[in-house]
Amino acid sequence: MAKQPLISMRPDSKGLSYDRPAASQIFGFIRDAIISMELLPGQMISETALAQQFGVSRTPVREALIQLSNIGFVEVLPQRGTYVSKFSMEKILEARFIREALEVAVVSQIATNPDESIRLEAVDVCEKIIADQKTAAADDDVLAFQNLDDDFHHALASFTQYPRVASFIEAEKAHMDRVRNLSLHVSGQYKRVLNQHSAIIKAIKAGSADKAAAAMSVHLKDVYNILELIPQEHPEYFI
Amino acid sequence: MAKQPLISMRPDSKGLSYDRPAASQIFGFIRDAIISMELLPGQMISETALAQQFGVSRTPVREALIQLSNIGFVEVLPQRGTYVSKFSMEKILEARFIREALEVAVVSQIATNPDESIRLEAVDVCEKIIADQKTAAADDDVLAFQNLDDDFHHALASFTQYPRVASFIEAEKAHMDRVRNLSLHVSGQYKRVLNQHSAIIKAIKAGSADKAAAAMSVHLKDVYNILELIPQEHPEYFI
DNA sequence: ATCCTACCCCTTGCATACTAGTGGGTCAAG
DNA sequence: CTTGACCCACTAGTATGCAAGGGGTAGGAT
Repeated sequence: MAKQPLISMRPDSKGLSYDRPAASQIFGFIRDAIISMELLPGQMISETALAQQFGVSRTPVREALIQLSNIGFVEVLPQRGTYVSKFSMEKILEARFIREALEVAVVSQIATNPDESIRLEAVDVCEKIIADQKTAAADDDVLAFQNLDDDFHHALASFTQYPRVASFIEAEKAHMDRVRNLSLHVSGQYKRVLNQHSAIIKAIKAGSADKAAAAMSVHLKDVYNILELIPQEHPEYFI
Repeated sequence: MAKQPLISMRPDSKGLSYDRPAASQIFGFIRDAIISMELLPGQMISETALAQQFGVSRTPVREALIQLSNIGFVEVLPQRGTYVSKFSMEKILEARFIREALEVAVVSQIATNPDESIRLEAVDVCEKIIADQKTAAADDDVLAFQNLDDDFHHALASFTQYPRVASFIEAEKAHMDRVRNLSLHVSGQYKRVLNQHSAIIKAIKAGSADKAAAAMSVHLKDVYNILELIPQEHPEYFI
């Protein structure tokens, strides 16, 4: 029997481009497929099958899978197979802890940055994003709202001038997005998220690291609280 | 001319063991060699040379190098070579930022842990470590003192019950250790470090997250301040 | 003497082949 | 029917060979 393809290629991306390492492109494809739940937790993904599908050899696929296992998206069991990681409440809380630690430090640093122009620019950029989010909320456009949420947190991190901080935050956020993509009861949260984002920016504008940190902490705890129900809804994806 | 071996094998480790993947062992060897400055910043390390030295093919070496590039220890330039990463003040400050964010969150969490027994156990373990550090300081044993410093920070992180937090902190610490191993004017810092460690534990014992966080912040800033001079002492290892 | 060009060597990226170990399915014996 | 052993298909781990591109060097032209 002909096996189903593991990852559905979008028509605009007919395979891999030639000007970039194949391994890195494959890494991105698989990562996105895992975040979007196209590849389900617990599902086996064999190097051979992926290699055939991408039209490459096992080598670049294997290198991509190694990197995915580093960020906790897959688990490689020697001589047995490679599997998409399942969820667990512990790992979710761990990701929240790391993300909160980093994002709290980010807003604290921005709020107390001696170079006032950076603080003002950060406020400016983020207020624009919040305005766009209001529009998206009014249109009930969940996808746009979430993309702008990404932009908001990424913009803040980028103003620390520490690129790895931004990428760490995004990595932890990706774990959450994966869980969140299980159920889309995200709408109805618009107003709370908007108020929390505004509170963060207000504190930064006032130059108060403590208030900004507290506001970020409240925001993240609230966002993750929504995930509490999901293990019961989808026990098959949890350990 | 016969080339010098890139990594000196310790006599007790006559090569690789057979019961573990070669790639992971090689990763450890190279990482340790980089931290201990056996492999110098800017030095080229070719896949072929390492493969010959370990008595394996390029494949596991290559996989190890990919992982090392993920944690920022080497830089792979396609068709040009793989090089041990040089230092830069920005990267050092970035590592400090990440580490401080995480460790501040760690002590805050422990200090406010509703399960008081965990807090008390953490205090207990860390006080023992501090006592050992006093002995090491009295003996002027730099190496023992630094190992106990590792233990101290690792012990704290482990009491969060989030294993990835501990490994992240260790990874960022490794970047600092690499710089610190350039010059050993660490002795003479004993008393300050001991006082700072004690202050952290005291705050945790008192259940004050704010004070514990502040004490950790002070400690880390102080430790990294020692590194300020090193770029002038060894400009060849900096970008 | 200087600049330009062609070539060659060395690098990493990728493809292919082989090894070893795991799990399941089948078949035979009790 | 149950249970055990064996075999086979499939897995990841490793070895090896080939492709493609960058950089230094030598040699010729100016």
